[in-house]
Amino acid sequence: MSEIKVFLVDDHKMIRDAIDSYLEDDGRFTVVGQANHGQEALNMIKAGADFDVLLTDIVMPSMDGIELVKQLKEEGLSVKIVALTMLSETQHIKKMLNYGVNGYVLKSASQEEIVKAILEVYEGRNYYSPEVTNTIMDHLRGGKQTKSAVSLDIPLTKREKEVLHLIIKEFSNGEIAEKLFISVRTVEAHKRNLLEKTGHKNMAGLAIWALEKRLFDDI
Amino acid sequence: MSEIKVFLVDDHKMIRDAIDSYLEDDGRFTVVGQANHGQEALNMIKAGADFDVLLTDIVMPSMDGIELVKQLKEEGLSVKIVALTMLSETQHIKKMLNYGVNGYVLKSASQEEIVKAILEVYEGRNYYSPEVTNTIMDHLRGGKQTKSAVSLDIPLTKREKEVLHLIIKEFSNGEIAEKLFISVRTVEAHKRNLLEKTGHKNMAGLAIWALEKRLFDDI
DNA sequence: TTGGCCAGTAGGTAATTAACCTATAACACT
DNA sequence: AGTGTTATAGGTTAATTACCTACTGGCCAA
Repeated sequence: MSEIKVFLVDDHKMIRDAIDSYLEDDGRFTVVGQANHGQEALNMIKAGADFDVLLTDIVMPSMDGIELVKQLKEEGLSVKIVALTMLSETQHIKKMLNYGVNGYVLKSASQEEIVKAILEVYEGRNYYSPEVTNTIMDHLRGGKQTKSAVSLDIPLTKREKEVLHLIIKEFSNGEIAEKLFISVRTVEAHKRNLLEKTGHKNMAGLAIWALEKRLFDDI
Repeated sequence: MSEIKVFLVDDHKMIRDAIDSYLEDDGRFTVVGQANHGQEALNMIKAGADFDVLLTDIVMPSMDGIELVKQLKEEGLSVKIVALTMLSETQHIKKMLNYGVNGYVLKSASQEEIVKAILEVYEGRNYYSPEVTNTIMDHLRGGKQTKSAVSLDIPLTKREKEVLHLIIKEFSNGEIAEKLFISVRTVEAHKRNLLEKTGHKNMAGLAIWALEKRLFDDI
């Protein structure tokens, strides 16, 4: 059984060295290459660097990890990637997932966790730090209330919710009026109040807000 | 150190018995109550059943797990809940998370995994089966292409994407025209083409589609 | 190289929807 | 009895959408 070839990308030499020595000591891994930043990594990989798993930081000077992953995918290289980061925000996680990252580990993770992530990804599975999973699940829960005071939730009336639901289901004002047995003018009034209450400027924004708030079970 | 009091809800006696005996054998748990379905569980809990963690099936006759959890939360009871289910669809997971479930375990999980979930939830953390995490992450990845042929992706032109992006950022046609140095009529044309191409009937539907397709990094 | 196709641009006209403001009945709450 | 909120809806004007048409500049294949 041969060792798993790992390629490290991080702008902090100290971190690279720490991971390097830990992985080499483990015995199951060998670090076949290191790069300071995305550009260097991309060059080395294009020049034919051979490895099994790429372990990369996200925030780096001269091409960040996101750009690196994007470029690698654009080059058509099917590479197994573990993102290593301090960022646990949904935006970054989503972005990396979209670009095809297979593992997402926080820098606060233990060395054991990094090893686990590399092993899982090497085997063709995915690995996410528990914190990452929690971030995502909280997000799914409806935008995580923990963001201090700001989340004054807007209380929509039953009728407003009905109207909003029908808007999102792509019915026209006329159709909504017909369905609810009210005048088109009333539908307009409800829409106006919805935009007013939620502070949005058009139906697109309102729809996305409703989606993120998870106001309706079916969307 | 006292045992963790578990309450089981599942319409299959066999499953309840299996979990019951496994938990009791473990030594760290004691099953203090069992119910056939949601209604029975709700009655027993309202009548004062005392437990630490509620382990409930989702699909059941006479009040399913989702409704049970919803009702419990509406009663203002702060209960630690692990959902036990065969369903691994994003919709169900989202729904349960929204209602405040703390753990989500698939029925295909091992007994060890159920134990782990109960322990984690008892300690105030969350637990999700790896399959559940994967389902969610795949969803976040952009709707999981694996749904066979159907996903004919609509190729939007660069200009159309720009316009769509600005719509979602809630700019009016006039503002979009100004930003892109084109006429309002052209913006209208692009919008028309966007609706036509994607098969939507209004901007709300289009916005949600764009969101689900994850066309833009910032939303 | 000439035709065909598509992206991007934009106008005309009618219908729909949004943006203002106003108004009234029904109900709850004090 | 008075006050507030919800749901209802009209009038007027502005903006957006719905159809239809049309021209330019690439690009690609016959």
